[in-house]
Amino acid sequence: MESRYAPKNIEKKWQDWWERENLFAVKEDPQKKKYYLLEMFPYPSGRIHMGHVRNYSIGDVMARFLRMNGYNVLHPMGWDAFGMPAENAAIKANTHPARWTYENIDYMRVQLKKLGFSYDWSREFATCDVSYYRWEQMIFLKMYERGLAYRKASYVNWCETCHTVLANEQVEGGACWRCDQPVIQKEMDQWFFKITDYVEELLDYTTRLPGWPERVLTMQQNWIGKSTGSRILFPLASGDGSITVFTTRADTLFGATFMSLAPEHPMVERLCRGTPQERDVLSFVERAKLAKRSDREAEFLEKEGVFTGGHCINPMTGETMPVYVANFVLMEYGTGAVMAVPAHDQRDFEFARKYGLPIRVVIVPQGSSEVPRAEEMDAAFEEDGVLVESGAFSGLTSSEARNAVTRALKEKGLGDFTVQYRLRDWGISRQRYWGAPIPIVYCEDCGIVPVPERDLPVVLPTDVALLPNGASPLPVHEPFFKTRCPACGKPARRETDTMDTFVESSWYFARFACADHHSAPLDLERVGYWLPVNQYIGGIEHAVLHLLYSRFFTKVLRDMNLLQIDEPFENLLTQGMVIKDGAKMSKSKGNVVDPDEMIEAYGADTVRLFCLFASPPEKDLEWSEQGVEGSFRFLSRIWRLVAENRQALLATQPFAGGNGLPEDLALLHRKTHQTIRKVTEDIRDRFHFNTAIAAVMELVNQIYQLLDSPGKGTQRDFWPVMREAVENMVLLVSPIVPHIAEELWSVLGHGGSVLNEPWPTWSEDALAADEVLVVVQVNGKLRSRIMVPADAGKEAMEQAALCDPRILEFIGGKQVKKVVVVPGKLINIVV
RNA sequence: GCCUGGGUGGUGGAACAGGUAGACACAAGGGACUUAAAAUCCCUUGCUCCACGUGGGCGUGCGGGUUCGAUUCCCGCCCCAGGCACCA
Repeated sequence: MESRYAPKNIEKKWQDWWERENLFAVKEDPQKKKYYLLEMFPYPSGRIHMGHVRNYSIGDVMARFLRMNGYNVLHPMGWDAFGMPAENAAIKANTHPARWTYENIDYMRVQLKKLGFSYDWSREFATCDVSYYRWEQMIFLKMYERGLAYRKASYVNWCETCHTVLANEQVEGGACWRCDQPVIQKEMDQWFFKITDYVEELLDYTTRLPGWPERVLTMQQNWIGKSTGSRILFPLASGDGSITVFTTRADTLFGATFMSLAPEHPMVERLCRGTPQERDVLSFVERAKLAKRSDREAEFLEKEGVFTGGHCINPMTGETMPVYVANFVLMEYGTGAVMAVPAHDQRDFEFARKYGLPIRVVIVPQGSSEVPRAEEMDAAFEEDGVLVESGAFSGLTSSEARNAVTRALKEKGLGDFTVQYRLRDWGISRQRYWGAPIPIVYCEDCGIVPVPERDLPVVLPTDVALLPNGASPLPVHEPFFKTRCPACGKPARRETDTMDTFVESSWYFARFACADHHSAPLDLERVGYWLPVNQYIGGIEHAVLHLLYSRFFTKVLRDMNLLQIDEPFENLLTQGMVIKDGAKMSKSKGNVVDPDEMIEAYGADTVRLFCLFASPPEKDLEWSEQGVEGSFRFLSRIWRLVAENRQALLATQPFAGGNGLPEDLALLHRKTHQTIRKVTEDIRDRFHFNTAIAAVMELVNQIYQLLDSPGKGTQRDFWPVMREAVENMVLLVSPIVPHIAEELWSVLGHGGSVLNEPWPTWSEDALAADEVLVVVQVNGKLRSRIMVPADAGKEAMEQAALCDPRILEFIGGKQVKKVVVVPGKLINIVV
C-alpha cells in the first residue's frame, strides 16, 4: 500500500472491477424491499457540469446507503436526448443532430463512470432511440383515441429565433425559456394534450404529497390557479346574443356599469361593425395585440380602451351598459370579457375615471352605515363587506350575496356557479426536426387520420439536410411527408411537427423499470414492482414544467392500464444550484468549473465529497477550490490512518464489546457508535450529508488523538478498539467516497465490495456512559459544568449543582426561588 | 400586490423535540519538523472589557412578548432570494 493517497492509482481500478463484477445491476426480487431512486436524467449537451455532479452525487450516496441497508435499489440513468440544441449545434458544426447527440452521450457516459456512480447501465436508453419514442407514439395514439390529444387552431406562443411554438409553461415573463427572445402570438393549428381533464386531480394531490417540498407544491398550485366564481351572461342591447363573463365577485353585479372585452374577443368586430367607431376600434385592437406580451414588464402600462359602439344589459339592474375594448383584458383567462365594477375594482376604477364612466358603490365595509360618494373616492374598495343599493340583496354580506345573486341568475338562465383555472391544455406541437414525430396523417378526404399501431414507429428520417435558419426540414423532405392515407389509401401528407421534448421526460422513469420490453410501452409486472419512484432528485427549475407534466402522464397511463399508481414520485428532493463567486456558473460569466479538470486534479472521491460537505443539498453550493483541497486533505488523512497502522490493525480483530475498557478506549468505542448513529440518521432521515461527514471527521480526529497518546498499543484492547473505529469509519464513508472506501476495505483484509457489506449498526450499550456532563445555570446564564452519574435523579442533580463552589459563589447567599432540572442535561437555579 | 423560502463569526455551514450558540471545515495568525520548500503536526481565532481567570458583559436582521430559559414559539417591522401576477 502506498503511503500517499493517490486517487489516480485506485479509482479506475475499482470502476473496472465494479463493471466486471456487474455490481450495480438489479433484478426484481419479491423477497427484498424495493427502492427506486432516480435523479433527473441529463440533456446530452456535450459535457457533464457541476450541477449534474452534485445532483448525481446526492443520488449515489442514497443508492449505496440504501443498498447496504438491504434494499433492492433501482438506480438507472439515461438521456433526455431530443431537443433543439442538437439541431443548432449540428447546423453550426455541419454535422447531424443524431451524430452530435450520440457522440455526446458516449462522452458523458464515460464522465459519469469516472465519477463512480452506481447506475445499472443495462437499463440505459436515450429518448431519441426509436425503441423509446415508438412507444411514445403509441401512447399518443391511445391519447388520441380517448380525446386526450386533439388538434385545434389557437393563438400560440411563437419564438421567431427558435422557429417553433412554445407551451405556456415555457414562456417566462413574455420571453422564450431557451433563448430569452420575446415571444409573439401567432394563430396556428396545433396538437394539444388535455391536461385540463386532470386539473382537479392534479390540484387535489398537491395536498397529498407529504414527501414533496412545500414550495414546489405551492408553485404548482399557483400554476393551476383555481378560482371559484360565477359565469354571468349579459344580453346584447340590440340583436341576439350575449357576452359571458367570469367573475369571483357576483356580489358586485349591481355596481357593474360597463363591460370590457379583450382585443381578441370575437364580439369586438361584430359590435363595432358599421358604427362610427369602427375604424378607431380596429386600429386600437391592432395596436393592443402588438403590445401584448412583448412588454410584460411594463408594470405601469397605461390602461386604455375604446368604446365599441355596442351595449349590453346588466342582467340584474336591467340597465344598459356600454361595451369597451380594453388593453388589460386577457383573452386567455376566463372568457376574455370582464364586467367592470369601478367602485370595487382598482383597474375598472382607473378606467372609469379616465373615460368618464359611472361609478356606483354597492359594497360598504361591515358596520359602516355611510355610503361613500363616488366622486370623492380615490381608490376602489376591493374588500368584502355588506351590500347596499342592490335591490333585494341589500344588507347581505359579500359571501352570502355571491351565492344568492348567482342562484337568482341561474333561475333566469343568465348565469351559474363555475370554476376557472389558469392552467391551459398543453400544446405539444413543435415545428422542429429533432423530436419524436407525431403519428398522424392528413388526408384530403378523411381528414385527420391516426397512424395505425401496426405501422409504428413513424421513424424520424436521418437523411435530411438541415436548413440554416433552423426551420424543420421535414415539411420539405418528400420521402417523409409523402404517404398514403391509412384509411382510404389515397396519397396523403404526414404530420411534420414533432412532439415537445417534455413528452419524453414525462414517462421515462416508468420505462427504466423495463427498458428492454419490446411488445408494449411498459411491462405491467416489472413496472408494478418498481414504481412509484421512491425518491426523485433534481433541480428546482423543473418545479412546474417537467414535474407537472410527469404527474399528468402518470394519471393518463394509469387510466390506460399501463400503470397502477396515481403519482410518479413519492418523495422529491430539489437540490440547489452550484454557484461560483456568488453567481450561477455560466460561460458568459466565465466562472465555470469543469468536472473533468477537478477529477483529474483531485480524483472523483474528492469532488463528490466536496459537493456533499459544503452545504446541505437543498441549498445553493458555493464552489471553493480551497474547500476542495480541504476535502482532499481529509481523504489523505484517512488514507494515512490505514497506511501507517496497517500491520497492527491486520493483526487483530475488531473490538466485540464488553466492559472494563480503560477510559480513553471507552471514549473512542463510544464515539464510534455515536458516529454510526449520527451518520445513519443524517443520511436516512434528512439527506444532511454535510453533518454526517462532519461527524466522521470528528471520529477521525479522535482516532488520531488516541494514536498520539502515550498509551498507544500498550493496552490490551487498544488495537481491537482501533480496528472497530477504523473499519466502521470506512463503511460509513463508503457511499460518499466509494473508491477509497473499497481500497481501504480490501487493505484491511476483506474480499468483496463494501457495497455488499451490511450498513453498520450502533449498540445502545456502547452509547451509554457512566457519567455525563451537565450544565448549571443561575438565572438562565451558564455558570458551571459538572459531571454527574448518567442515571442521577433530579434531586441528586440539584444537590450536586448546589454543592458546586462556583455556583455557591453566584448564588451568593441569595434566596433560591426555584430549581429547574432537565435530567442528563441541565440545571437552572433561579434566585 | 399575493405565495413560498431565508437572514447565525472573516467564509461555507452546525445546533434534528425551547435547554452549553458557533460542531465540522475553509481562511487568517503564531509555532514545531526541514539547509529550504512542499507535505504533516500543534496552538489561537464571534465582539468587547479586565485583576488573564473553569473571569465579566454583549451577541443568531430589528422591536416587543411568552418562558426558569428563545437562533428555535407568538406579535409587529426591515432586508434578500425564488415563484405567480392587469387572473376579473
